[in-house]
Amino acid sequence: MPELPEVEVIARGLDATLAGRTVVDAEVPGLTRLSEPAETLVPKVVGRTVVRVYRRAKVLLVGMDDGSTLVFHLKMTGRVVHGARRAAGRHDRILFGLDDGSQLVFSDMRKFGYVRSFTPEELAAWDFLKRAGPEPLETVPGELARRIRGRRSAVKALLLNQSVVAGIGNIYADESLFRAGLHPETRGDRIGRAKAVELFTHLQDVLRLAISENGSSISDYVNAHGDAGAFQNSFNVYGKKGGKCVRCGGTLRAVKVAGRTSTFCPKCQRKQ
DNA sequence: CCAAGCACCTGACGGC
DNA sequence: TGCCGTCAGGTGCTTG
Repeated sequence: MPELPEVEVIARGLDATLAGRTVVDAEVPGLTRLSEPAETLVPKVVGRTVVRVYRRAKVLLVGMDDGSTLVFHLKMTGRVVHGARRAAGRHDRILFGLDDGSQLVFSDMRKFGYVRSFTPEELAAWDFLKRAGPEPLETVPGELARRIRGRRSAVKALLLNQSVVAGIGNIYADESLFRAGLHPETRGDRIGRAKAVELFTHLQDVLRLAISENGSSISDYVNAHGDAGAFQNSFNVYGKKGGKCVRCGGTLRAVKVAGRTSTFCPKCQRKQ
């Protein structure tokens, strides 16, 4: 579920509360298929102290005092929430007890997400991160624009392609295409340099705004403390098929691009 | 190399 | 009520 802003908000919240905390035990009702097996994961994590929590692409990373890193990918419905100790819920996959009596819980209704522990060497060799493109908030729009230049794929597919730019998913792709006035099926090689720079400038604006609003909550997302985000109230197009365009008053349409629903305004976002 | 389609899972919702 | 189809913040594998 979570895209860059949601994972960023979770990481910031956890960094503030988890730094210096030591993992004292783990309860494993049942991990997801893509997770590291509990037999190897739990011994690597119990006894370790958290140094910092951060994000790269859509991945949540917890750096430990022995140099290892606990990695979470939340996919569509994953959550990582810190709070008071409680009994395992229906979708909880692993619950870490901490030295101050609190608890860190990974839950995931659809079981697409995962948790793994890596040594520094394993993390450096991890294909997923090696393939990931640049961070959109740490790269100038001109450089991001260069990465779609001459590409024949639809711009929506390019935005969702994690090796082009990291961390963008369906919400923030649709919202930035609307702001830039670009049809989702416009090919990368049909977008002029100035328009491409404009697109990535809008993308940065949308991402920063979403982070400041605590992310977007459609159904599952909550931050590190279990609170919902508010940016869903600022959506212009995502999930609004059949609704009115805020700019021209026309009716929003949806098409499938790269297998994903893409909602747009046919008047304001013409195919180039 | 690229694009499309499906697979992985569970739950919510709309139509009949 | 219930059954069925469709859809969902993502990624990865197979196929053409």
